[in-house]
Amino acid sequence: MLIGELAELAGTSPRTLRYYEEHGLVRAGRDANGYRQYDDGELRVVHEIRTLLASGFGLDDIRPFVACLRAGNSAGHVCPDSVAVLRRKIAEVDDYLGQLTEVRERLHDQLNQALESPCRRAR
Amino acid sequence: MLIGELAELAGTSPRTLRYYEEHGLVRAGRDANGYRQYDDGELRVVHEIRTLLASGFGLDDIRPFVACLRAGNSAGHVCPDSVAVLRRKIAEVDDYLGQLTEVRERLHDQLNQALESPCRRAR
DNA sequence: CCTTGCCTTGACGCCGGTGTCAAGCCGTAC
DNA sequence: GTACGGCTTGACACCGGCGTCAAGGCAAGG
Repeated sequence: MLIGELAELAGTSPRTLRYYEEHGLVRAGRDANGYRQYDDGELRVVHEIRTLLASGFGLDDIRPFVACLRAGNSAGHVCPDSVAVLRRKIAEVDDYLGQLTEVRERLHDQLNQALESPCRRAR
Repeated sequence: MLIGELAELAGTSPRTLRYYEEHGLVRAGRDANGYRQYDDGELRVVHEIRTLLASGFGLDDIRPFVACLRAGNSAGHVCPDSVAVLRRKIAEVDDYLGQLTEVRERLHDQLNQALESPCRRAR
């Protein structure tokens, strides 16, 4: 499979696939051409990457998940390394959720206060 | 008040104050020196900016709040323009909270699933 | 032969708020 | 005189995941 095809199948771009490869996530062989040749399994890898990215993971965090998939597991998150990252990310997300909730309340308070208060016009 | 003093009082840096000025948020007069001379009121302005930045606002969003303060209001969020931004931001935050919550659940599910599943070692 | 369309590597742009370095002016203290 | 500390403007560096342009190779089809 060539890079354009894989990109199409994975719903992304060749540029992106090269980027992933450059960061050690996706693997490709080479044609006599010099063209990248992708194994069928890489499609799953790319999907895994995209899903995790969408969940707020960074490429570095994703590496263990890819390794896990390559090791023949049915999912990338079942290996110890993945689990460790998973736990860390969950903690981060929880933390962030907490902060965001506080912010939300502050903003709500300000809004309510504004709706009750008179104001001079700005400028 | 000179830039270093204001920076100190506001808990930030001269660089940052110049940046705010460059973006039309903070105002400064000039000495014969060419040195920036700050009015006392600017301290409140800078505080307002910092607070809003910490809540996830961008500098552009903050502008109406500053205008509101300058208009003599006791708080930056009581003017119509500020309220509009406030509503928009609240909506953004709510939306983001929703997404983050979904992500959190996905991650929890994956973690639980991982804890039940056997796995081959990665690599 | 020329076009078209795939591929290659390399490199800069973006976003946003700041750190940081450069080179130089100003005033005060020694 | 000179050293020092505060100020000035200008400009590059950072982070991360790409978009996008440049310049070129390779294969197929007219």
